[in-house]
Amino acid sequence: MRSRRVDYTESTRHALVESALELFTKRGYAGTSLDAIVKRARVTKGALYHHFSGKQALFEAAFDLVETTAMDRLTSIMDGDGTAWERAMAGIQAYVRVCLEPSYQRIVIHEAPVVMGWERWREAEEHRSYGLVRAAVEALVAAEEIEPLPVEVTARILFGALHAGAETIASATDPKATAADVSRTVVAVMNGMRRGG
Amino acid sequence: MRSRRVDYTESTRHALVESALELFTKRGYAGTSLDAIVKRARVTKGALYHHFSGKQALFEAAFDLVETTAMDRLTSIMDGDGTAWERAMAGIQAYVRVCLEPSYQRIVIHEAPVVMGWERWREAEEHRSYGLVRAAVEALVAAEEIEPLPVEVTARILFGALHAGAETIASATDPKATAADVSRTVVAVMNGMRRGG
DNA sequence: ATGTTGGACATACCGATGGTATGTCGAAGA
DNA sequence: TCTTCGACATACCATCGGTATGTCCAACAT
Repeated sequence: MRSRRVDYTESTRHALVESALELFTKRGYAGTSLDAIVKRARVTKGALYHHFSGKQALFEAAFDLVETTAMDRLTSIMDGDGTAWERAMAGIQAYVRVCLEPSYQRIVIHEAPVVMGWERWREAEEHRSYGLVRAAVEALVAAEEIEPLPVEVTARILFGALHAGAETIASATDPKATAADVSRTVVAVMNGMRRGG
Repeated sequence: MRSRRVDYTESTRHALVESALELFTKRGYAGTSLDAIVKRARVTKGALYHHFSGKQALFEAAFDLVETTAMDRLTSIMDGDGTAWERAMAGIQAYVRVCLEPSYQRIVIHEAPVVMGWERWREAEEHRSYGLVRAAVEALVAAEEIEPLPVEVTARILFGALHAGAETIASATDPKATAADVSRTVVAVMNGMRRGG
């Protein structure tokens, strides 16, 4: 009952998500029509509505793809060895790089809260990128590397700070130099929270 | 050549912006139709397109209104007396309160970067709320209250951190307690940047 | 072998919405 | 009094998200 020769179903679905991902990144959610998406994916709206319940669902699929890709990269970096502090620093560096990618920036940071609604975005992020940041903060507190600040709030604030830093880098005339500044500043902030500093 | 008895023109324009402001705050930009806006303002689309070039322009008018209102409140608070540090702290408290207002949060923080585009939003903010944060950071550096970090980047990061903090408060089950946590954490961050700390 | 079912699409169509083109009315100037 | 013009109102159009329907074909059942 499943599949003919090959699994056309999966490739069609993948083509749609890929197409949506690219167009949403370039033109944004509102600026991208379903016709444009299906045209790029070389299918029709019938296929789209067969696989997804609508434009939002397709957006969330693209969102999931970007997040999953980012997650994989981040976990592999943060699971390395070293102290909690060292891994947190490595994680920050890595996360800022993730934030610099156009797809992540536009889809995950900017559009998702608007398209999905902030609450839903927050829930999704709870187990994704934000989850990693939070875990890092928890590890730092547990290791008594930083002052015992409220974890949830500290993680949220750090999360927001990293986004802002990445955006600043992305739109800077001298990204290299700005990236160095962001790095310095974030480290300074973290150092400020450090114990006995 | 201008106005009949009274200035109907101005009241019509104001009604449209007010209506747009309220509806954009409640339903968001995409979720608000022009028909709904003009209906609430008791005018027609003809009036809307006479005063504004389109939906985006109307949004920006609403954006300006929210920003101007917020600016006035903030400047009056931050222009008080005290040291640069004291005024910065007062400004932070005040700005977090501003961020908690639904209109500011939804229109200025969430939707504007998407609707206007991030670059345009940044430019607009340059002389508005962000300008105040930046000025505060500059004052702190000038007064040698904090470490000589790059002003632009530090201000951006602080700006992002404040937004994240405000959002956390707004969606918290216990806003009062969370607000206190945010306050503590932001102050901790600022203290971390402080000289000789 | 043949009829039947159901998944994987394609095509045609509909309603809502942003935007435009045109019409109207009344006040101010010539 | 005639014309002009600003401040709208009305009618209309094109695009777009979503739906309803049709088609094709493989996997069963008989």
